[in-house]
Amino acid sequence: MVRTRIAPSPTGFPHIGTIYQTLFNYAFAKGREGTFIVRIEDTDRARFVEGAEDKIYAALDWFSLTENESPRKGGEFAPYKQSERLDLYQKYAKQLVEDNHAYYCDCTPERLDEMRKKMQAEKRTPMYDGHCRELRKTSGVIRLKIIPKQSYTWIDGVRGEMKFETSNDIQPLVDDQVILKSDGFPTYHLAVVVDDHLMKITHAVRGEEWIPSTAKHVILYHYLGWEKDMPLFFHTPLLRNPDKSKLSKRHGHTDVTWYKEEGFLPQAILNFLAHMGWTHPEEKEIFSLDEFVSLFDLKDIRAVGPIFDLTKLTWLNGMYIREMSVQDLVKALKTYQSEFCEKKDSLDSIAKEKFEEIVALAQSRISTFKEFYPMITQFFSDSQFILTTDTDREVAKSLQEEFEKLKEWNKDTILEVLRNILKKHSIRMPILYTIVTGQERGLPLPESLEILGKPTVLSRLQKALV
RNA sequence: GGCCCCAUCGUCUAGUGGCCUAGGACGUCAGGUUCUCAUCCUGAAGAUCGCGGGUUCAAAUCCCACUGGGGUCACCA
Repeated sequence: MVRTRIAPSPTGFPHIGTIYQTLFNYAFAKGREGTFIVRIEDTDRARFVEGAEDKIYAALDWFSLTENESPRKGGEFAPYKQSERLDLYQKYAKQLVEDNHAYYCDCTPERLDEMRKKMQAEKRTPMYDGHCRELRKTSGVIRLKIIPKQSYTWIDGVRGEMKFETSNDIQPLVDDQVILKSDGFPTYHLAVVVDDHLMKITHAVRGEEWIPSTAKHVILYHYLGWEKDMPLFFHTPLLRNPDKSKLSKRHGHTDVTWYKEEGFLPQAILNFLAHMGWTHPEEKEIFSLDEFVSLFDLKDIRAVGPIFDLTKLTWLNGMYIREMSVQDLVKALKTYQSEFCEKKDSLDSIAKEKFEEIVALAQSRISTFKEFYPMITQFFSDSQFILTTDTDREVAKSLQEEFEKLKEWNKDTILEVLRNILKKHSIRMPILYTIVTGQERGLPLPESLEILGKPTVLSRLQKALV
């Protein structure tokens, strides 16, 4: 029975990297009738952010990556919030002390800083063994007791067998990690091992930045006697900035809500993310979440850190927009508009009625929802014709004359007028666009003018020519 | 700096010893369709598979060293 999990900490906005992890965890579990769990790792009181947990759920819901067990959903292994499981961590920490695998240490933070600085100055890896171990107190933090020169192995599903030693001839390689803090909360290392074990996690999928600390986790599994059902670890590549460093707010967009504000579709983002480190067996570029779930296997993940390429995401998003029905697109744009657009009611009343037609015209011309409104400014009620040169005025006059003569107002008759005028004034299309929309290009002009209607067009011309 | 991970077009990638004079996608450029733009269609440029050694009849594919990039070294996760 496959059981996977994500373990976000409620310390801010939901990170796109978390969604990347979620996608793999979710897809692997779902594809095998397994269980996908969300566990909230709120063991750091200092970094806790009110409301961050709800934002995580909101993000999961937006992406349709719904969990089976979590604080909000409950489940057999509740509670799923680490701050509500302190007694468990304390119990195991004390057991480790009793078994002589861990020890109390009451070095003050100031003293530790001092030691750390000294060791860094000497270019040594900080290690607390020997400084604290003799103290043998019954208070303070609890540290893991690392035995030098021990070797351990574990299996990384992405990279194969991983070996490490606790020390080499020169220096320790794994330090006496704190597992229980002085406030009684566990550190990540203890909490993740205890919870993954108790929650029967079978596949631990997480970012590559965890590889170094996996050593500590493996040691904990051994000390606790749980090595037999240690989960299989899968360390996924890290999403990168264009400069190849770990994706960060400074160089890229990490906040999930940014993508929502920019008008990206969750399905497109997921599809894009699936390409990072994984390839469709038929090298298909576009596939649904369901299809991904049915095909995905953790063992197919590549270990190479991909650069998060917004350009390709944008293209993919455009493809998704084009595949939507006009009705769905209308709905999506309205939702987007009500959430993110200021000028909600500035559409011309006729344009409001014919909104679906406008959307149909724009569908192949936008890649994100955000591009929609700037593209249809000619339909705003305060929109007007813009005449900047003498030629513009002459063209506008011709338009007025010709349009007035039109008995039938439709895109064909309008186009004929436009063609004649282009010829008469020896101008090119972009000039007309600029007059009507202020931009050199945009939605098809005859269709746009048809939608606006003869009275509106004529009155705008009249106004502009005054 | 120590330890660890990684290395194919600008980017995402296919490739698991012969089908590779390295395939696809985005992007770029050119052409077609067309009322502008976009969509759509066609085509082109673009990687001596980081570098150097091996192993082999045969290597992008296996091994070693080097170089480069990344991660990590908290009472944060």
